[in-house]
Amino acid sequence: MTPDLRSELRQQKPFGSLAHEAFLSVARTEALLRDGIERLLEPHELTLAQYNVLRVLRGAESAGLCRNEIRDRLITRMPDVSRLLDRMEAAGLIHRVRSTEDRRQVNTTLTARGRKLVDQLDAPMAREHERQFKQLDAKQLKSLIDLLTLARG
Amino acid sequence: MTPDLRSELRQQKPFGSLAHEAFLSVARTEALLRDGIERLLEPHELTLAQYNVLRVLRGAESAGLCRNEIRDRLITRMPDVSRLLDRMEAAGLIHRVRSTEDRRQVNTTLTARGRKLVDQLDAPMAREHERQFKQLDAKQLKSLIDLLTLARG
DNA sequence: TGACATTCCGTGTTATAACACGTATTATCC
DNA sequence: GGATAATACGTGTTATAACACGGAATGTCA
Repeated sequence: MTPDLRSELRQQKPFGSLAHEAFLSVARTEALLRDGIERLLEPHELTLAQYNVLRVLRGAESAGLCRNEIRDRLITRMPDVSRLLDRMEAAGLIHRVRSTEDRRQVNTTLTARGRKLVDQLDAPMAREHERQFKQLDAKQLKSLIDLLTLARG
Repeated sequence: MTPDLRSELRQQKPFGSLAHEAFLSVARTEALLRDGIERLLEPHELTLAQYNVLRVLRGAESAGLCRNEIRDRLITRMPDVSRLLDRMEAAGLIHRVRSTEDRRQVNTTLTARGRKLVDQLDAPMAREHERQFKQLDAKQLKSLIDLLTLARG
């Protein structure tokens, strides 16, 4: 029997409702998973937000994306993408150039260094994810994904 | 058919593995749920971390808890609990007093105002949680909780 | 075409998170 | 009992998040 959330959080009273317990379970699980990923990124001096930007830009291939397109593809809300990109540009991971078609936009692409870094992280990331979910078989993983998708409605 | 994570994040390529998709699903769901809760807390000038401290302290009854006990009961890692408590003390939500048994410890309890605030939030929080998970029935909620518990190992 | 609204982006500022370190108190061990 | 280690907490500092605002470019509509 795996220890449940109440003992994890040293909580004495039962949860008010299943929905409440589900919320806390999602939040607690996310925190643990994120900690593992962040430890993996730390030696590369990457934050999770920066890593997500790298993956988003890799998905855009050489065409690149403007700031708001990047923002909309990020997993968590991020109201200050400009300065996030500032730091990544200073680190030589991305390259920004003002768009010629719409001069309001700024197109962002990966540098060779950025591309190499995100590629290099694929294998350890995959290993970490497998490790994190090793307790669940394929059927259970699919079920978990389906239930979360359903919750997001 | 609910839209899946790839379309949510406007991602074109399939996920590398089920474990990877599960991680992103948990992260994305947590972000959405958290946004809803934070919107609810905002009018009360409470951050989610502060609200969690209020609930932890309510769970401790009148005995109170020292800083590290609070930290260990929080859902997400929080390395700067001292100043989090500073702000809550300044807002009149908590009360701190140095322990007499172990003078290294500082015992923290809810003020009447803090207790009233957290009690007052129970009903809207419950409604929000029910709303967030309204797509799932009791069996599915239990299944989700079980799978997340299993993942946390 | 000109006024107005909208979109895209950056920035000033404040608040908070994160990390490392220091001090006071207690526990441990000889 | 005294030196040493361990624990609990706070703080100095830097980095990042969050919010609101403003300027530049584009779209809209009379």
